[in-house]
Amino acid sequence: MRFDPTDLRLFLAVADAGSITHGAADAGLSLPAASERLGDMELSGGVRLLDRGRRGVALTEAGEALAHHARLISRQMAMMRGELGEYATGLRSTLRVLANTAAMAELMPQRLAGWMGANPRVDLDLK
Amino acid sequence: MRFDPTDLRLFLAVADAGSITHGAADAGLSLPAASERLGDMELSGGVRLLDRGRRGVALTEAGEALAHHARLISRQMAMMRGELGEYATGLRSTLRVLANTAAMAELMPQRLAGWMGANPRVDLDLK
DNA sequence: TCCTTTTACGCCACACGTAATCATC
DNA sequence: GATGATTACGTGTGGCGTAAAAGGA
Repeated sequence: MRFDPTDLRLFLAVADAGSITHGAADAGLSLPAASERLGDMELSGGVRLLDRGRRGVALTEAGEALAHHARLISRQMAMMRGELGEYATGLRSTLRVLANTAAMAELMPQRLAGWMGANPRVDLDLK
Repeated sequence: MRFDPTDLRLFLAVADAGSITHGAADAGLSLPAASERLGDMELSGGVRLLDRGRRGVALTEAGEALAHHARLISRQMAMMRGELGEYATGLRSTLRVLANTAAMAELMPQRLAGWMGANPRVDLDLK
């Protein structure tokens, strides 16, 4: 049960998107990489997290529980990053992105995922 | 700023032990591996986390902040594992270890670290 | 027959440990 | 000199993407 931040981020993306295909894209992973990660999560936890169906996936009860905790942990990690950022000495840069709610939810993730992967030294602060 | 669970676990071990040498052992890592991880954490965060001194290390202000959040996140992750464990289908096993407080703090970490690394399918529940 | 997921496969990078070096008291 | 941290370096593997196969309504 590793559940590193990438696992949690991917799982939430898949939960939100309703399919591994779109969730993988939102998380900046290829579809097979995402499928493998999710499979490993289920295997290592000994529990099914997703019900695979024709039009994507749905969360099992355990999946819902995981999503709940994953959201809490993500929030906590964001707070950690934020507080740590206040001590930063300028090596790091933060880029604030402004967008309305619809654009944020529908367009930003897939647009930014790849870019963020290519620019790890820059934190994105979506407001 | 990756800060995966291993990073957090290591940092807390180092914070508790007061030296990278002993913290690395408690976290089940070699000293150089731990040193590199900590250095990368400081580099990627753009902030010093540890003051290196003659007899080990001390946390900077930023380090204290990180330790605080790391403890919260670790707790949250433990709760997540616990709840997920209730859904598990028997593939995984949990081993409960009983020890008094002093032994828990002083002896258990270094004894168990290696063993846990070699037995990833077993969760240790230290009570 | 599509749309989604899984499996196969080769590759590269990263994280590790051993060993050597540096620093500080 | 002893203790603790860092640097150097070679190695193995874990996670990735491309491509091909399988499954379901």
